[in-house]
Amino acid sequence: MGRNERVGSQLPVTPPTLADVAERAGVSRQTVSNAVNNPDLLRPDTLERVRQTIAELGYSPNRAARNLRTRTSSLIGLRFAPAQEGTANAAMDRFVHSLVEASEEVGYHVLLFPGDDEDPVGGYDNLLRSTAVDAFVVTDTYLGNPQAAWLSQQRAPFVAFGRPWDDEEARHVWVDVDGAAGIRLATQHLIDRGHTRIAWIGWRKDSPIGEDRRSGWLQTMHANGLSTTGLASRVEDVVHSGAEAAAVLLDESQPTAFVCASDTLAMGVLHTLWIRQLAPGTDIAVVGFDDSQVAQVFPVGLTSVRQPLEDVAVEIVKALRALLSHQVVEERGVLLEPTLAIRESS
Amino acid sequence: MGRNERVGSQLPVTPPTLADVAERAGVSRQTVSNAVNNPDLLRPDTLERVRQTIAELGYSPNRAARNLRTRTSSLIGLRFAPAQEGTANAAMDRFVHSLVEASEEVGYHVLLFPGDDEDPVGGYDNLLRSTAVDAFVVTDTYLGNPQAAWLSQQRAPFVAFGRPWDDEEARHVWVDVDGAAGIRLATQHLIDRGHTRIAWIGWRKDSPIGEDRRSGWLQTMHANGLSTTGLASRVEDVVHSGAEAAAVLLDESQPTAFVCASDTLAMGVLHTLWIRQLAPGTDIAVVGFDDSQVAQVFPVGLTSVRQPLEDVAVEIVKALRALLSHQVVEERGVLLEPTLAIRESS
DNA sequence: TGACGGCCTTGGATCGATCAAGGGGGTGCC
DNA sequence: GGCACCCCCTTGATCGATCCAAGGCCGTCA
Repeated sequence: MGRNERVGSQLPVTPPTLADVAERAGVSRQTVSNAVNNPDLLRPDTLERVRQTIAELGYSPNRAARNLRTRTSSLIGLRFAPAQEGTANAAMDRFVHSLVEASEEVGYHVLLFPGDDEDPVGGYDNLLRSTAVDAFVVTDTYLGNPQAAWLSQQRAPFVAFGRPWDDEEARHVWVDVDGAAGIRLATQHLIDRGHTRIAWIGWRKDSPIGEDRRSGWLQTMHANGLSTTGLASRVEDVVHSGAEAAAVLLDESQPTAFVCASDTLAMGVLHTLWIRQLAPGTDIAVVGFDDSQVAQVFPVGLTSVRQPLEDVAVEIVKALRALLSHQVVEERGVLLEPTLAIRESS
Repeated sequence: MGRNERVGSQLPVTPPTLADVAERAGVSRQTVSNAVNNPDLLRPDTLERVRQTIAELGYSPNRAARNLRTRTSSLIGLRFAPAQEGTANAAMDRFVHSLVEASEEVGYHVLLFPGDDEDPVGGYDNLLRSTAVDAFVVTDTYLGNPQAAWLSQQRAPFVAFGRPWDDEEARHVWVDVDGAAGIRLATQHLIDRGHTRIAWIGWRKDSPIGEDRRSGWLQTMHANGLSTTGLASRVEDVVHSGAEAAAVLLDESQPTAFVCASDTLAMGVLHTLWIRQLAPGTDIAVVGFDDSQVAQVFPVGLTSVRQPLEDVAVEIVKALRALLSHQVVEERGVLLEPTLAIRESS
């Protein structure tokens, strides 16, 4: 009993099923299924005929039915936290898009769910229990974040964007960007421009990411025989903290350049320069981190370390596929190199 | 035959099913199903017992099975396009988060899929055919975008963020922000501050959104008996175009304030002011549109029209629910009022 | 005693795709 | 000729929740 057929390009109210295709092509359901999933099993002429019918009817396998039978969903869960207001941290936007693209390539889609700081694993738990997603991508792996450990314990497949800084025991797969290398790039760039008194404005000591980035500055300075005493500051990641830190450093240590742990802090530095009538790039050089929109559209373009988020997404998806196909994972972590987007501020 | 039980807080390899819960609670499957979907049908004590068992086993209905039977997915499809590099348009990020939150409230999740300018309806088509999503949210409803019309023709449920500017025939549901009202706010704000020569820098004439915003400026100026001749400019939405337009306007018409169709253009204006040693806010006032991160972290905070994206998301979800429950939709369109985020630049 | 309503059970079918096993026809080999 | 075997395809069962229809039990009320 043929159900309905496509009229023009308008989709029928109930889409055709595998059985519809089978009947119309004069083959069995299984054959149609194979045509879709294991084309090699069919004789070429049969395959062609089935494909033709599939095209005619505009058939596409029902996701729910397939998911039920195969116990997979082709969905990747991602907790979506928006950029904080008042900061320049815009990495999420670009990363999510890269992830969506990379996932699509291999037949996955990205499912977003909200985060809740009260109950950080709540969203994960629900999706896992209802087998709504095949795996997760975890992005906020900062100190003390329980998600990675919890997911590991649940034996839930996931890949982290970010190293397990604080946890030696962590055995999960991760992809990260070498922030220290990025800052080394930035610092060396400034040294190449002739700067010798290069200041660091970073985050508080309890941020391993911040300390890592700071180490890049420290190493490069020392490797070039430059002094770092009195040239470092650790503050909150907000604009006015960056501005204050810059003011103090300028007064006390006369740096000619600033390397910052974030674009947000760099904006603070630029603020101070503005107030003091110092020209960014000519009087004082400034480098930020993340290559945010702010860095890009600022009147004096802000030189900034740019994370290869497209590559991060590709690596993450690659790792996810390996995990989900139960392959032996050869490497637990992948570390990618950032680049430096050079603009007028340096 | 009880399958497996939770050990500690670790999830079993195969999650419990409805039948498992039924057996353990000593009731029938139907009763468990009712406990989940129609609690009113159960006696309070039975309900309590079943709920207890559900909690003990950590049961959550298998999504795929439910989706298959009910022909729904509780998923909302959203084509995710990233912010363009080199612009300040960061609305997507905030909007997506709001949408995720609002959806969660009513039991929906957001599914992202990539866009393809070559084949703008491709992603929609696939998801629709495979019944992977219940509905779509369409965000880029600019002139000539075929998605809304195509989805309408397919009888696919969707709600648009953005009015159907060019299509009188469009009968779909939409939610939008009154850009003209936002610019009226901005213009009036400047007038209240004593400005009389207020310039407009907007987009090219073929952008209905741009023309709408422009009308807000025009109306407010005229309503206050102020001249607008020589005070308007229409350019591409990139920073340097804004800068050039500002330079020309300053030379030719001596405005004391600028209202811009975007934060990107406003950044251009600020660039020109910087070059000319004019202080934003004191010498010349500037107002942008979108309250992007750029506006927020710029050393001289940029006054900007802020879209109520949280409310937009809530309205969209409300409309979606109405659509999906086949209720009669009382209003085809909802127009929300933006606010003005006032900062130092004005 | 019988009718009735509230609450739950029972058995089955169903959604649409995939899995596992099996069948028919042709070829090759003894 | 007969048997094994492979290729290509078919058949029936299955995934887990929901829907449906029918019926049972128990207490209440006429």
